[in-house]
Amino acid sequence: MGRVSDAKMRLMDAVLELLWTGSYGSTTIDQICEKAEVKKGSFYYFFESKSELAAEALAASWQDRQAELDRMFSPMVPPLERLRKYCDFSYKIQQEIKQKYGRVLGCPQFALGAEVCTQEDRLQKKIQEILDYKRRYIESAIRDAHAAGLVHAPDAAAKARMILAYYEGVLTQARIQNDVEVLRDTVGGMFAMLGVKEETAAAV
Amino acid sequence: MGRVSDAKMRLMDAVLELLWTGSYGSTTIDQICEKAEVKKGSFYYFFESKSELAAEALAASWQDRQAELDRMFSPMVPPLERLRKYCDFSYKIQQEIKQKYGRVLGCPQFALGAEVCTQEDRLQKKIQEILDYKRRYIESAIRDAHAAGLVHAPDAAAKARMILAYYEGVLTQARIQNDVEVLRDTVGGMFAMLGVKEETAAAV
DNA sequence: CATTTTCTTTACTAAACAGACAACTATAAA
DNA sequence: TTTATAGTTGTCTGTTTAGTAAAGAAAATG
Repeated sequence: MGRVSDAKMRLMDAVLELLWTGSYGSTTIDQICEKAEVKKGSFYYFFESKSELAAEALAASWQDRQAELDRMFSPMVPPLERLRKYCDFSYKIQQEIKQKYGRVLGCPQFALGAEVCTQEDRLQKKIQEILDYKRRYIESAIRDAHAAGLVHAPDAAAKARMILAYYEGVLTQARIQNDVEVLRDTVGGMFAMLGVKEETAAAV
Repeated sequence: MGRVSDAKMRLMDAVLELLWTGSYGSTTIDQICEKAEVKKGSFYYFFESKSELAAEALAASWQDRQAELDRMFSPMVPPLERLRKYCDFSYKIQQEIKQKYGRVLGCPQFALGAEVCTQEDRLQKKIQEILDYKRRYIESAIRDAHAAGLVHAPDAAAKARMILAYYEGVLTQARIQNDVEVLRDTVGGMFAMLGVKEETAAAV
């Protein structure tokens, strides 16, 4: 009962866009409100701080993303093909982003995580959680690839951490250089790290 | 002639520490001045903005770092050992940093680059320049390793970009997770990417 | 239709902030 | 010892910022 509103959602959309196209420290509550067309009084009705809004918005956007990852990393998909799909997907997303904003923006969690990790503990926890979810998708693909004899990776967890670091590193490099082409052969680096033979790689 | 001063240097030291332990957006000119024990009037005597100070400070600190890299990447050092020395060096630095600040701080250029790339053009250019210098060290090591038959890497430039992305990714992950152990086997990932055989890797 | 609840709006405070300026001080060189 | 130069200081400006509070408007429910 009572009045209904989508202001909360508009605030979450606004903050995500501002964080991604700019940075956490440079986006103000006033800016967020202006972009969301919400008065500051309403902002404080829904959230108690910028960091709380950011954490909630990140969590919500991860929910959406997760559904897509579930499809890409389905056990029905051959394990190495999962990684390829993931890289193709990132490449496509970044191309669209560049079309839309005139800039490659990379991975919002990773960029934000590196920025706020020494300052915003609550937000930081949420980001670590999301990055850990990502790692698990990769880890299960590696484990399946190992079981199928496609790669030799007895320690799938360590390999997954390595590959995630590489993946995020490449995306961040693309952001810094504002160049999607950096992402062209991301999967090549992953396969090299896993010691996938060239013939196998080509077949995937 | 005239009065002498080390205020400029103090300001550069202060901003580097604040950027590294915090972020660009969250450090204010007042904070920098306070840490450097310099009045704001003097700040504006030496620099016209925070971004100019940051760019100069980054360039100066890179100069120091470069001498160490020249030693590590000397053509007198076997090419794969250069990479190993580089990883060992990073690990040691981050351990010291964690001792000193209670936190792993990763790579200042990369973190800063990801934060400001959509906003501070001048600063961004300087960061890209420094990251490109780093890439060249790695590239020449790879080229020499290829020439020596240690690895198969006809496109050394592309491989170097990959390895730099991985290296920076791992450092950033260490920052986000505040854990040096993430860096323990950085060189293992590099060698895997280069397809170095285990026997060779152990020998380096 | 009334009333309770949910949301919105406006106006406000106090602090932090960037940036400018004129007066002041130290010192290297003439 | 003078003087030009390089650097310092305190004070002031206006603006942007986070955050509050109280009154008002819409709508779901009885």
